[in-house]
Amino acid sequence: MTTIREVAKLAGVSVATVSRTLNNSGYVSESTRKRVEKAVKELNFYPNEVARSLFQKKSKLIGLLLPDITNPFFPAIAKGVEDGVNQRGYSLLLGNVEDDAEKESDYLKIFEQNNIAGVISAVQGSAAKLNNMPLVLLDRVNSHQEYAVHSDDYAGGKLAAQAVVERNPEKVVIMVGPKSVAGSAMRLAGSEKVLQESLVPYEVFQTASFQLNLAEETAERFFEQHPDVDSVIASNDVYALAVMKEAIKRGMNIPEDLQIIGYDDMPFSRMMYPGLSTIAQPAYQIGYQGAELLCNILEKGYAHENHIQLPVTLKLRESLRKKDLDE
Amino acid sequence: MTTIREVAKLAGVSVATVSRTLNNSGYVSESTRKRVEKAVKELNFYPNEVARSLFQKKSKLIGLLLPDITNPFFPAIAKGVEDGVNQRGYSLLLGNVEDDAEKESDYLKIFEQNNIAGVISAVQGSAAKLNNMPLVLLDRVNSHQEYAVHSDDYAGGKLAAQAVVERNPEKVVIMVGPKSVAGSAMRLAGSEKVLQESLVPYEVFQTASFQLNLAEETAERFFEQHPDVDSVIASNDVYALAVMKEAIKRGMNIPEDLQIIGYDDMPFSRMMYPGLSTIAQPAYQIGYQGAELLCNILEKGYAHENHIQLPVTLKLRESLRKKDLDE
DNA sequence: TTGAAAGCGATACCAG
DNA sequence: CTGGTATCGCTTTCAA
Repeated sequence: MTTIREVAKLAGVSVATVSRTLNNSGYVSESTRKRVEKAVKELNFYPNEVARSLFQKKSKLIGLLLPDITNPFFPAIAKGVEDGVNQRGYSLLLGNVEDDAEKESDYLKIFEQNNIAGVISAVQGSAAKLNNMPLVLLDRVNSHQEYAVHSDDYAGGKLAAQAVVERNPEKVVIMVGPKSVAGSAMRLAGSEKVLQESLVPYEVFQTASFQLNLAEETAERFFEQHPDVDSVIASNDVYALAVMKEAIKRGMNIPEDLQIIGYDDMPFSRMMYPGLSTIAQPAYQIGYQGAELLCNILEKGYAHENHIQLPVTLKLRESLRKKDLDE
Repeated sequence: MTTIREVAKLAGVSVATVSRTLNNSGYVSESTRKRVEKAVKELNFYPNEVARSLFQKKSKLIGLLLPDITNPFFPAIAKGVEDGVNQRGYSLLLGNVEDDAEKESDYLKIFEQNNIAGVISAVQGSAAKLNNMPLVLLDRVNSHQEYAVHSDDYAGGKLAAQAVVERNPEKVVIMVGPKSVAGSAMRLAGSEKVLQESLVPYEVFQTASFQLNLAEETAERFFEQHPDVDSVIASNDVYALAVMKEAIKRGMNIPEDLQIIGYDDMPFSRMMYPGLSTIAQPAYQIGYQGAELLCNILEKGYAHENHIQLPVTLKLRESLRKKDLDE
């Protein structure tokens, strides 16, 4: 590893001067700047970020907390975050915490130990625990005190229910995500409002988690408890898929016997058959804008808008029946 | 942030002693060790990894290079890697490089600047560029000089072709992944061997990339070039899915008109309908064992086996027809 | 068994 | 404009 010292020696200047040219800070005469740059190139020098970070008490690393990297919604977010932070010269420390509070605080500690510049988190409740590291929440929002990028869950819940209501539902069941997830409650509220106003009866099925590996057994339980369901509003696309698969296994036709709408629009939802109707969240955008928000906070110390809300959209595919009018 | 100095002061010892107790290095009397530990607890102290890393010229971070985080196969690997390195006290710096050589070397540079302990890479050719950072390759292997964990691509290719051959293929097309990916060639070789020995005619369709976002247009091109195909051996599950979807769009029945087998067995392949037959690679295991291999190298400086090969298995689902015998 | 002190590689203050 | 130097927090000789 070549250090600033060797550059200084080669250029015939002090390390202070090299540092100044590197960072465009303070005065450097044109001629010495040239000499330094030449030496830098010649030695193929680039500064050690660890040393920088030690002095500055702040690294160019950002911690990314994800609840479940195997749910394709989160890699989509992660990609947005990555592109966003890269653009501003940061890199990501990955923390996949799996709804495990202990793992989460372990990571938060590791982040601190590494002089992380800030945290972007898509997991619930990663709020108080961090000792004043700047934080941006994605998708899952707690209070209005914090910086967050999220989509309009209430509108999403309404949209989903609306789509079902327009399609001759007999027996509707809403699958609700874990209570601990703020967005779930908002979606449920939105859906319930529409169903109640339309006088469509419905039931609620609570899922314990959003974890991918629980989706299949949850789908089984779902049909045991609601054997006569004909329309489901699922908590996310993964669970919608599991329900669809289980329904087909039970000999039901989709969408004739069972229609279903998901949430998220993960990349695969449009690639399956029947195509999964869903409420699309702009996952990449959520990630990207979250990254920008955090970087602005890091650079300017604040941001004007602390809540960025992104729109959701209805994606109609084959898993919903035709509208009444169309029949 | 509380430092080792404050701990030393509170315990009434020198920082050297604190450091020694923290690391179990050198002599520390039982009584002072107690005092130090008490102080550590009282101040809730944990060492700054950046300072450590600066001195040791080696951090507790491992760089993870992935070709496409939106392909569910890689998050599955990533999860294995994460669990593996966490177990040994390391964390991950994420680099999603998207088949982009420049992005890859950017990340390699960032890794160096951060005194990374080692690199785990699932992208092709991340070999020479790194200045003697320990490297473990996943899934995609170059030469036999390097440390790598991968599955048996040749056997996988054979298995896939075998499954098709036994099921009355009329016109077989093999989709081959990018030439730059070593595994692709092995799989192709395996498949060709079986097809040739069975005297089943076939054609080869070359895909330019494994990227998720190109899957759909590739599927369209595929059918334009091979309108009469009835059996496809796809390069991976994502592309198999895209082909399935496109086939259904074109009014073909699966598996009657078109049967298909994928590769990878990503978590979703079993969740769709029809279920995708595929060659399963143990993604999580590949990641986990790769992590262990790297950690062993880091701690002991070497490892006995530099190539770990994991078995692949055939997963039969609805996307393949019944065997001839069964009909 | 313990402590003083010299770094690790970079930054930034203060003189000159 | 430039250079000397203290400093960031921790580890590790080397003496005591």
